Amino acid sequence: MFSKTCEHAIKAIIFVTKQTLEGKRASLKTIAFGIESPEAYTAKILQLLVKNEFIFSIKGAAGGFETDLNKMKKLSLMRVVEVFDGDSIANRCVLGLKTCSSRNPCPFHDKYAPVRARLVCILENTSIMDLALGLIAGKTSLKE
Amino acid sequence: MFSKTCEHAIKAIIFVTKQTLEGKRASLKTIAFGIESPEAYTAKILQLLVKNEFIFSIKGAAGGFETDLNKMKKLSLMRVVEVFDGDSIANRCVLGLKTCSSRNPCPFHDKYAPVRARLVCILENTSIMDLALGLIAGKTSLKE
DNA sequence: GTTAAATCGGACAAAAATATCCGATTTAAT
DNA sequence: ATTAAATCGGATATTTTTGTCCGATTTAAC
Repeated sequence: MFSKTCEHAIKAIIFVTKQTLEGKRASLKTIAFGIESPEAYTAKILQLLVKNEFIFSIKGAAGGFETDLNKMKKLSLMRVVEVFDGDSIANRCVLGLKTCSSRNPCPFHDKYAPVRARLVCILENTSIMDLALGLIAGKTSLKE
Repeated sequence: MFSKTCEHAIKAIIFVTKQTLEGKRASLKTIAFGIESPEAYTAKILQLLVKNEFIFSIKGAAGGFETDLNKMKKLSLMRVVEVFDGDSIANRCVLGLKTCSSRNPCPFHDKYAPVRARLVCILENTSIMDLALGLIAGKTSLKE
C-alpha cells in the first residue's frame, strides 16, 4: 500500500514522537534500531521529514531529533503519506489507467471507490500523536 | 495496491472474457492492444493465466486465448490477485512488520483492519464475469 | 578554541520489479 | 506435407525502488 520509504517515514515519526513524549531526544542510531530500518536509509528519510517540518533536528554533540507535540496532535497520517507517496493512495487507478475516474471508470473503479474513500477518511482522521500514544501505552509495536 | 504484473493480468482476463462473450477468440496482439500493455510482457502473463487454468490457449493459425464462461462467473478477483501477488493484500502489515497481527499490532493495524476486511470481501465477491459484463455494457473501460 | 558527536547532501550500489528478445515448438488451415 | 500463425520458455535488458558510502558541515560540551 505504502512505499517502503513511506513505511520507514511513518514508523520514524511515530518513534520520534514517542521519544519526545518521554522527554528523550532521539538520535539516528536509536531511531534506526527502534524501528528496525537501515541506518543510512533512515538518515535520508529523517532529512526529508525535517525538510517538510514534520520533525526538527538538533546538530552537535548530544543532538538528535524531536517533534513539536502540539503539531503531532494535528498532523494527520495522510499528510505524511502524501509527502512520500504523493496522491496515489487517494487517486491512482487500481488497474493503472491514467484517466480512470467516476466519469470514465475502469472495471473495478465503482466497487473500489467506497473502500478508498473510507481509507482516506481514516488516514485524515488519524494523527501521529494518536499512533504514538498507542505505542507508549504498550498496545502497539514498531518492531517484531 | 496490486503489482503491475497483477494489473496486467486482471485487465487481460477481463478482456479475454469479453472477447469470448462476443464469440471472438483473442490473439496476443489483440489483447496487448486492447489493454494497452507491452506485448512481450503480456505474453508472459497470459502464460501464467493459462498455467493456472484461468484461461486456455489455442495454438496454431487463427489460435489465441479464450475463457470458460461458466468458470468466469465463479472466479473471483481475489483468486486472480492471490496468484499474482500472493496474500499480501489480505495479510501484509501496512508498515512492513513481519509479525503484525491483532495480537501484536503495529500502530495502524486496528484502524486499517476493517478497511482491509471490506476490501477482501469485495474482491471475493466480485467475479471476472461481473467485470467483463460492465465492459461490454460500455459502462467501464480498459484503456485511456 | 578544540573536540567529538551528530546531521547533511550528493554520488554511488544493490536488489527487485518490469519489460524485451529470440529461437523452439505446436498446430490449424490449406 | 507444407505453411504460417500463434504460443512457449529461458535468457537477458531496463527501470524503479531501496539502500549504502563518505566527506563536508554544524554545533553542543568541555
